[in-house]
Amino acid sequence: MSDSTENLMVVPSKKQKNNYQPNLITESRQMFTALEKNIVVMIINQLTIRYFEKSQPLFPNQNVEFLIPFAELSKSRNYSEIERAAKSLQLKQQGFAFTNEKGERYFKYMIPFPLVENLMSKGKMCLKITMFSGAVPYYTELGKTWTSYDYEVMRSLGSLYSKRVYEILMSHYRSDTFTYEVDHLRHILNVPETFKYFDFTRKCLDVANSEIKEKTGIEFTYEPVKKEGKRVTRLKFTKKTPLSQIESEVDASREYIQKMPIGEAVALAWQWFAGYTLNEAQKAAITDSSDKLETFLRIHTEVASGKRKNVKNATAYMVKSLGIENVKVKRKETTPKSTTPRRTGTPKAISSIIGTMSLFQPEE
DNA sequence: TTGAAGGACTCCCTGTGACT
DNA sequence: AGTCACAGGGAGTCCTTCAA
Repeated sequence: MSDSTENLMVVPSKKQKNNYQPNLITESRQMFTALEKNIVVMIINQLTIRYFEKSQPLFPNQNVEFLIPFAELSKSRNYSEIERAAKSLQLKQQGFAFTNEKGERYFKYMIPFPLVENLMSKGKMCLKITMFSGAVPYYTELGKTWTSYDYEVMRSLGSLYSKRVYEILMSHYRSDTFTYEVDHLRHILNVPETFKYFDFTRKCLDVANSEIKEKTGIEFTYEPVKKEGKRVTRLKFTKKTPLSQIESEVDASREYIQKMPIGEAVALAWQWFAGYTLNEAQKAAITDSSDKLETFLRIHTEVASGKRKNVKNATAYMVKSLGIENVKVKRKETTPKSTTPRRTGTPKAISSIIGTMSLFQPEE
């Protein structure tokens, strides 16, 4: 296999500042070590670059190969460590399981990286990782909700819990507060069963908070909001993001929105319409114009992130910004517009393929 | 009685640097 | 490029105390 092969990516041929991944991945249970996680982060970075360059779909029904120089993985050049991580990564299973509205349970289990080997390329020892074709869509089809995080920040975080909490924080960057069931959070962070609640907070959350604050300026607090007896079952997180971080996120978001396939953009707009009291004609005016659509998504993101302050009436502000104050529903319209997104030729969002999947369920 | 909170300890992973 | 020894720190465990 030569380096010019379409589905072989050499790391780091290029680097993308921000990684994008479906929230399904963020909310999944990940059982990686820190080194394995860094490998996966590099892979997602390469997929993000390809996503922007080629748009969807990426590599339909093809395995994808990644070539990563050992020097990119560890400064120590401790090759036995890399071999151990590679061997371990090859064994990692990912599973999806969900129950639909009818109560029918569906599952899919896979090994996303079935082949890991080393080889010499251009005088450098490299790790070659093959990504299973069936796993590719789960990493590349961003769907309606995605997580964007800084690639270098993620790589610089030492603690595995810091990496995972950083991902989760960034998946909620549009809101200052969010809640998690403690059991769910422990599950997706892969916290050992032996951890007491206090161990969980100090070894996972507190460690992550201090490291993330040091590396990014983002800090968070958490407080119990629900208890069963004395047992804390739900935590409310409050996030404090510095303005520079907001700017960075808004820039990243704008970049993504501009390159988003039209079908996904329309679907995302319809999802966000729920937060406004727009009439049907105004909604149609937005989704029928690529300029208005891009502007709507951009302004929504900037307001939600806090970049645009003092917005008292979100609907009025948006309507004025888009210049659609006088767009009204025609009285004699006999066939009301559907409240669902228009059909497009673009691939389905991942969430539409797999339903209301909530999280990775590892095989017990 | 149970679970949160706190401290202390061990184990081992990871990075560093010397060396071949 | 690759091996090895070492140090530091993170991860995990266990025990005690306190309070609901």
